[in-house]
Amino acid sequence: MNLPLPKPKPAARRGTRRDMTLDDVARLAGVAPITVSRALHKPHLVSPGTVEKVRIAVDSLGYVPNLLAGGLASSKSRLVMAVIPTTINPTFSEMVDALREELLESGYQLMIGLSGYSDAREEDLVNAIISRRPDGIVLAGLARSATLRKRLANARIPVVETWDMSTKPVDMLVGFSNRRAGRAAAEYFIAHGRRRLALLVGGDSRAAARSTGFQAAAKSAGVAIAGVEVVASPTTAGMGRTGIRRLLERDPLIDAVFCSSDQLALGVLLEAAATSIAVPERLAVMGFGNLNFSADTWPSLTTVAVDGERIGREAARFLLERIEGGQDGEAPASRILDVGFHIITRDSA
Amino acid sequence: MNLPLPKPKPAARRGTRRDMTLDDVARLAGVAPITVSRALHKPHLVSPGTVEKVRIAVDSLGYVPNLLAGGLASSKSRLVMAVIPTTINPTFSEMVDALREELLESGYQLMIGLSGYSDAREEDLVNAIISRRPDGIVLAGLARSATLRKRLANARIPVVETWDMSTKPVDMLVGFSNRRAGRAAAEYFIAHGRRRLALLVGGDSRAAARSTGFQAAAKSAGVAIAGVEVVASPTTAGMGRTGIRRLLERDPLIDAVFCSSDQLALGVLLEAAATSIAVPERLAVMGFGNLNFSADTWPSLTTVAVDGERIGREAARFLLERIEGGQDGEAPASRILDVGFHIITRDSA
DNA sequence: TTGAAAGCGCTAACAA
DNA sequence: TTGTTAGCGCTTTCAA
Repeated sequence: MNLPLPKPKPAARRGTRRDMTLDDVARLAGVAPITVSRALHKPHLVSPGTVEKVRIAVDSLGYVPNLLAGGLASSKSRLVMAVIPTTINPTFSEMVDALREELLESGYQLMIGLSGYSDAREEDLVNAIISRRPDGIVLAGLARSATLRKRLANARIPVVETWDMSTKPVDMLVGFSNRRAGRAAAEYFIAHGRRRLALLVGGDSRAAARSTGFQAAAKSAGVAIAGVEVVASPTTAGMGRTGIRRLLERDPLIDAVFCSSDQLALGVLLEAAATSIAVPERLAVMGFGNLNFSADTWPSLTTVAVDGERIGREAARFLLERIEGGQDGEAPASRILDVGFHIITRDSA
Repeated sequence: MNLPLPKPKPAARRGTRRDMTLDDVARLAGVAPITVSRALHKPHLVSPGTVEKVRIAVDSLGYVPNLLAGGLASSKSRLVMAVIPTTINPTFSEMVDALREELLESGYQLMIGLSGYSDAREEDLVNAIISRRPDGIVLAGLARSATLRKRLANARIPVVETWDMSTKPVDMLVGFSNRRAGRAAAEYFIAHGRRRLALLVGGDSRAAARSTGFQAAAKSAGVAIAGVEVVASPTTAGMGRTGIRRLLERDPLIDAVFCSSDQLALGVLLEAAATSIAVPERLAVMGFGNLNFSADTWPSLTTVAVDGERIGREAARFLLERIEGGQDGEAPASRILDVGFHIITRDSA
């Protein structure tokens, strides 16, 4: 009788060896595949002896589970994807690290996609991400284009937008108001007697919101803006140096400058040091972000601080609640959390 | 007759709607599922009319492919994973950006996992990565632990290690010799007449290699090392400030310091500015990495530059060659590329 | 506590 | 150019 045998193994050409599967482990352990699955993921449902047998088989075969198959079968990936513009900008680092930490504790893996400050790229990236069916998505910033918002909503994957404020997030939101942060910066300068204010801002939308808020506050206080310089994102110290130079060329009497990032502010401080402009006496400088060098510049940098770590933690919590609680059919509440910001007063302003 | 009907749709409770599948698209377009698959991925094999019908069906249903299923069926994920310690360290940014760029052109997605400078974490992360069966893996640095190396080798996924040199990479390697870079730094100082050298280095293995090379070169030139200060990774400007302070306390006559990162070097420059130490007259400062602020510090920073972009591009190429050429059984050659480094002379040394 | 059967959504291989 | 069939490796559901 000619039973349909499993294909004879082809001569084990290097690189052609098949991956070990759950079935291989099951065969070696003398149990059914499903039992191996249980022993691996729900050991409390399996007798200790069987768990041990499975463990030994797994080790001896060097079995590595295939999460594509697992994810497909269970429609759970234990994966959360974060989208940030680029790693050259450390702005989101603390958020991302906290996110990873918090998710890991609950058994979720974090992976990162880079959108590169391009809306088109971001859309393609999010598409690719949705295609891999993560259990959650965290966006650095807001989803701005309508198509992106729609795609995210349709995917019915929990989404947390961050680092900004909006009354209509796609799903959930943990952030702060960039506009109010800008306003606070202007008010701070004005309260400290500055009257010729300048702006040095990056080209992204969050920086633009800070700029808008700053200008609005100045206007409503009757203080004119002496200059606005917009540079590309991601910002660098070099842009800060040339930016402040341009601003001072146009109006040498500027007495305060708000930078949309600490990198820009660092550049301003360096330019001031190089050209002997007294900071803060002649020029007050405020940055944004409180990066890891900002307390150590010379003079130390006054800046707007945001608790990125908290944003990451809370984003993880929002996500986990939604994921784990998601089985019942209740319409999930749209969640918004404003973590605020505060100005750290140091020597530069 | 009671044909087994597809389950009646449950009342469409919010959040319970099923994702659209290839079958839905096929039904709407009036073709077989495989034809939809072809229209989407290999349109040249399908008549233009059919492609168009499929496109319309896809759009009208808002179909998003499930890459878990696709990957499982084809054992191709079109995904490359990069592993870096943390995004707070911009060292690898250019490499990662170039990698992404280059892979995208060939239709591969790049995603990033964070290992957080912990060997245990890195192992867990790589495990999780292997479980998702990417087509390639890029490591920032070398795989150091034996278990990690073995796991990577067993997975038979193309791997590129980077940013360091070794004669025995797990698979492929694009990098440079950190030890030689350290040596070059010492030789540069000595050639410029410096005789009391100090080291300010981060706690990771690559920084350690640079430190070793530096000390070896000094020794063989008969120049003593006046001090070594080791700080934690990732390094900050603040660590640079306190580090140089400690070094100078121990030996006030140090005339040159090599920092294992530009962040540390920035801190040294800031401390020098704050305490009126003349750079480079009294103290020469050299960094490592040529970060985006290094040309704009005051004074501008002499540093060891590595072409991270090239590392990224070449790593992508290695990977793509291995992936696309991987079908035939030839034993693939282990590839090693040394992209070198060079010292950029600026004002600080 | 364990197992058998039936898919998850897609594509490779073969057939028409 | 299009379709049929048979899985990919795992987990769900139901049964024992």
